[in-house]
Amino acid sequence: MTSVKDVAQLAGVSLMTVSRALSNPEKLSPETYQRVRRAIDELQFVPSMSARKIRGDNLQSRTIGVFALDTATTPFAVELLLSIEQTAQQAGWNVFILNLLSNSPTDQNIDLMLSHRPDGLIFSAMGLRQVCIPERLKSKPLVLANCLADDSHLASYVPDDEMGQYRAVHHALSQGYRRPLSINLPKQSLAWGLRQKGMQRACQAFGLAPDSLLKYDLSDHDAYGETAAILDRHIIDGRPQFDILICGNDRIAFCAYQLLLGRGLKIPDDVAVLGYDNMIGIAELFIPPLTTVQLPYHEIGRRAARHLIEALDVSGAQPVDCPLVARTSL
Amino acid sequence: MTSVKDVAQLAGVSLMTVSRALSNPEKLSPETYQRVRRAIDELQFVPSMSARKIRGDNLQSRTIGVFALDTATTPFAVELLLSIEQTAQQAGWNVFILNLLSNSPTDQNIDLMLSHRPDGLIFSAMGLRQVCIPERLKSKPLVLANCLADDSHLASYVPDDEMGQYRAVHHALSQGYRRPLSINLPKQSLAWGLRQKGMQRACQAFGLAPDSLLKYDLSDHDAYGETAAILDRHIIDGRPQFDILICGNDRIAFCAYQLLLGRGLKIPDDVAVLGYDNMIGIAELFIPPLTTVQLPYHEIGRRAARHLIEALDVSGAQPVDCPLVARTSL
DNA sequence: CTGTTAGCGCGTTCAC
DNA sequence: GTGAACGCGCTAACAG
Repeated sequence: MTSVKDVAQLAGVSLMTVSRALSNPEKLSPETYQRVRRAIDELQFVPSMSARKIRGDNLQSRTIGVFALDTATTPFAVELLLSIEQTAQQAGWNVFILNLLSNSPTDQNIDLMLSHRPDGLIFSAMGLRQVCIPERLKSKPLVLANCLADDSHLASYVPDDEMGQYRAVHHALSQGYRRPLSINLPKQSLAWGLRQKGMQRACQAFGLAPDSLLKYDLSDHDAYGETAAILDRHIIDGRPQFDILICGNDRIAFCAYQLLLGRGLKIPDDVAVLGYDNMIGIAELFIPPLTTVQLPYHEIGRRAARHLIEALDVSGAQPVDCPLVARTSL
Repeated sequence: MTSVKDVAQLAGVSLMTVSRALSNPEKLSPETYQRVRRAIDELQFVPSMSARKIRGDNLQSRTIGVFALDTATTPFAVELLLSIEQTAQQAGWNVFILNLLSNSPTDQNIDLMLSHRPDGLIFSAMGLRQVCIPERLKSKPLVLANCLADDSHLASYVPDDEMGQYRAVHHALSQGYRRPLSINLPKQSLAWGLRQKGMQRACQAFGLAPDSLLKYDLSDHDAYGETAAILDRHIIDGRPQFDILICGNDRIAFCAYQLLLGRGLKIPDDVAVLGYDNMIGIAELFIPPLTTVQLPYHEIGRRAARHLIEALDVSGAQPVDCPLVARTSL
């Protein structure tokens, strides 16, 4: 590759003049600058990141290191990574993403990450998981995106599931629905309690007795097959005992749609359906399109990145609003 | 960060001894090596990528640069990126991924990429798109993954859609289905012709007249709404004129399932459904689970990466097999 | 077996 | 307004 040296030679100036042309053009005489500029353009010179980083010249070459968990299994979350990348780029920061296959980074993963000398670290996971941060990493600025850790005072940007669920159920009840059936995420998932609380708070606001609610949880992360049995238990003689189905995520809603439609029920006339996640490129394809709650991946990524860039001094879980996406399934 | 210098000091040796301890331990006396090792462990020293790259010390620090298009809109394709990353890691290469929002990289994108001094470039896109490669990039080894370019002699690893569709339809017809209705991708998509050809070849093998086939195309990339009208045109008095629905992708199948079920039809008894893509985390949730053709993202990523790592001398489109994923929708 | 020197590409510091 | 020298972290080549 071409380096400052080549440019300097072509322009007939010293290395420093080229360097200045890149960072402090105003310190050069206009004509010298032009000459250097032309040489730069002709050689298509781009300064080397590595050389800049090596000097600790941190103004031009800071980088955010991202440990990404679950990207393979929950691909919708690329949005989080994209958002981090965009935010970083705007601030002139670089991003190095390392996808993790296991739950917690291996020593090899950590070495690779540290070899890039990141100025800050983001730990991201899907499904709001509890992750384990190795000691070696705690010396660097570190934020969590869409996950939590044992060390609860670490800054963590997470979806405000309580509020998201509250708002959505409140919206549903205000439409007149009164007999909800809820199929929540597995109990061990971090979101479970928040969703539960949000739903109950909304129900109370409408005077629904908490113990009158039909509530179920999936037994495991991918036990979507259980949806059928739950629904059938509450569809008697083809008539559902519930007027709205509150799903722990859009996947459950997808299963439910097929089951309900297959049993001759109309959505939302016979049964309304509420999702959670707003799976990109999927939620719109439901017929009718799914009303759901959006997981704010973009905003989470943006805030996690800004946290590092601006060296914010916040700690603990930072709830990020989950907007309701009102379509026509209720 | 700690550097060789710190390690050398702590171990009471010279810089070179540390360096050797890292790359050629056998050249050191066992005791010296142990002493250095202990210092390395104690300081948790990891050599800096940047410093290695800067030297052109290419054996320890080669990197693949990836321009990723469409990652945001077709998130399932993360698999391709993961596969590149894994393959690279196994060979000791690094990966720098740059997500593109526009169709072709901006000058700024290119500068950023080149500033990382990649030793090879991968261009990846979703939906088998035709991409445009800027001149500035053609000086480096370059492969296309899941896309094609004007310059048709560029090595491009792409799904073998013709064979994939042929095998799937052949499988369907061998099950006894005889009246297919096909809803293909939009005509302008590169895969359209291949899928068409594969389907017709399979039909011919079973003696089905090509013009007896019920064939439709979506008018645009996201015109999934058209599925309903197409199906209704061929469901007369609640009875479908087709016994198998061949969908251009799983999303079309997703819509079709809801429409068919909503009209009281059983899958696969009344109508069988065949998808294409095998959307991760979704195709399994169809009820019944969707038989579909797998887009070989993993293999494409692996081969594209190996192409650069091994400096393969192939050119032109390299079809990668699309295996049939037989579930129970037919 | 171990240390010294030199240089990769860049920018800061200090001369001119 | 411009340039020479130095150092960032690392290793190949050469000395000892």
